[in-house]
Amino acid sequence: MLCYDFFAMSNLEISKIFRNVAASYIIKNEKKFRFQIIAYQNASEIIKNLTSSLYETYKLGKLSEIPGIGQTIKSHLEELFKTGKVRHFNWVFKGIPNSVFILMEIPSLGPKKAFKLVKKFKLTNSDTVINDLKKISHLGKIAKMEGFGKKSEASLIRSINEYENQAGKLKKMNLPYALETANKIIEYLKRNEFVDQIEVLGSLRRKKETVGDIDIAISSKNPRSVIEYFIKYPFIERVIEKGRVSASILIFGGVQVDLMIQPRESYGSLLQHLTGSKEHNIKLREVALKKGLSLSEYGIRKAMKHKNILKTYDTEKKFYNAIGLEFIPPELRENNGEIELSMANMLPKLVELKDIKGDLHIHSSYPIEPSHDLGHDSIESILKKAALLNYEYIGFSEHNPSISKHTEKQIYEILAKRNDFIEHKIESIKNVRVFKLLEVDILPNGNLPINNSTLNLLDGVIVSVHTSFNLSRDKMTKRILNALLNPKAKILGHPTGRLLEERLGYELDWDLIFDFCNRNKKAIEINSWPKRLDPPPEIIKKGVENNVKFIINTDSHALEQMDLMKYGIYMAKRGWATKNDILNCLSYNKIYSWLKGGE
DNA sequence: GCCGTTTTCGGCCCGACTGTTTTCAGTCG
Repeated sequence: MLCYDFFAMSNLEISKIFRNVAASYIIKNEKKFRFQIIAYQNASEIIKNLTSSLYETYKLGKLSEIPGIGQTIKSHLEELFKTGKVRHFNWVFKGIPNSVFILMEIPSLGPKKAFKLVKKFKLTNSDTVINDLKKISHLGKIAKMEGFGKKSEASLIRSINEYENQAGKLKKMNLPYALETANKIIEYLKRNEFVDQIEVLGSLRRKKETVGDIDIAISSKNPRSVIEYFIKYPFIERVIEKGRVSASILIFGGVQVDLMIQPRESYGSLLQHLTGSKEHNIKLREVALKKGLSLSEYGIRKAMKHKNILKTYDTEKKFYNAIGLEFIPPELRENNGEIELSMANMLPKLVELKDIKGDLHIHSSYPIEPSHDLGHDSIESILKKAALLNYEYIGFSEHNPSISKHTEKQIYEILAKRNDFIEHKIESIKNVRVFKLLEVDILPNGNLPINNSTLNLLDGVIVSVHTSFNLSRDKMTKRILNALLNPKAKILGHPTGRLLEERLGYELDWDLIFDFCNRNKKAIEINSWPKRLDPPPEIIKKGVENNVKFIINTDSHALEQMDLMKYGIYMAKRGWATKNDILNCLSYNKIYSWLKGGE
């Protein structure tokens, strides 16, 4: 069917269309369309970062609930979904070959340069445009163009090569990898005598699930020496740029590292500036402007008059206070309402790692003959580790025994035997209490593979989807609600099934899920596994607003993975959760009575 | 083209760096 193509249009594709609309306006008349450009760029970013499908949102009639999408863009989207095209965009794109947008993928090529090159050399074949440009650049023809030169030609050749080498592996880093990479660079920089204070900023400090590049801030009296030292980093591939107060390098593995330096007295404004997010900073500067203040990484000036008087701030707290705001935790800085709340001193007190009293999703090596993978370490060693982490309790939740290889009676016996084993081992580690749980598959029809008399051996179960991921939103929601209907099903494990940079999660009707969880005292897991970090913080935030309870688990399959709890905490913070929203901040007794069907 | 607890009209963040320029354009964050 013809209409299938645009129904299937992904958020990413639509985001690109909007980016191209903005680029076309830049090419046509940047001044005249200045604000349309901002609006479309903004919409493009927002759509790229949405956690649910734009098309689903359209079908539900909720497009106008998305910030950044107003009347005009909404009607363009409706036209796109109904007819597969937008007449207005056809006008915007007129005279601009598609190959321009392909060239823009190359770093250092923006809309204007890309358009100039396409026009000059008639590079209108989208499939070959990059190769065509590469050939031309080697002929020395670009250096002769107005506005270009020998240096820009050479840098273009390098950019094309880098782009071609990177193509296909343009994936972002997961948090642990990014943190480790950043720490190595920090260790190196700290050995320079002129480095005073130093910190990792950007999305890494905000604890985004994936990180594109590494931002580092330094306070120093001698930025020149620090930058010279920075570009001698042993694992450097090349210097991207190098200036008075900042520099960027590319290190092995294709990771970009940005460095900014300020004197100690301006360090607070530098931290604020480089932590972002971009959206947070823009909003913050708009708010400040209305109070007659102009913000930058240097400090605060009075807007308009007295442009030359700069007040500096050595800490972020002082900087925020100077605008009349309370300090905003980095995890909240996404322009999701944190600025408005901080003006009213109403920011939530976010959950901390030290608030966690136990971990309810651990796979031990106990021979449970599971449907999926077994854990690596023994129940006993896990209990010892839990004691080291000062946990009050722990939940063993191996995958359910496989139903294809066992009879119902055998499954019952395996679990009865595990109960005996656990109860015996508890004797040795008295200070850590144990919950006897299980991670049970949710079958495609929403049933559980384990019968109720066997489930009754357990304190409770985590139910998770491990197969048939591509059901419709409706069917998947029903499937999960059906599983949660079982009185023993207490926790919904890794609720969207997403794998970062690999697989999008399935769509769910969260309003229904939240409502059901509230009425039936079910909890939603925040899975700390760095590849999952599931659900996305945006969903956690919605849940928190709806008073839904969450449990932060590690889903550990080995001892050292029990330390991954901090990543779940990061996500909870990004989702605005306080310790009251997180069930495993409760004592053993409270969790016990919740599992037994109490409060 | 979006948006609103001083606004439904009149605003819209701020600066670094490179390369081509001799005062600025383009790109990036």
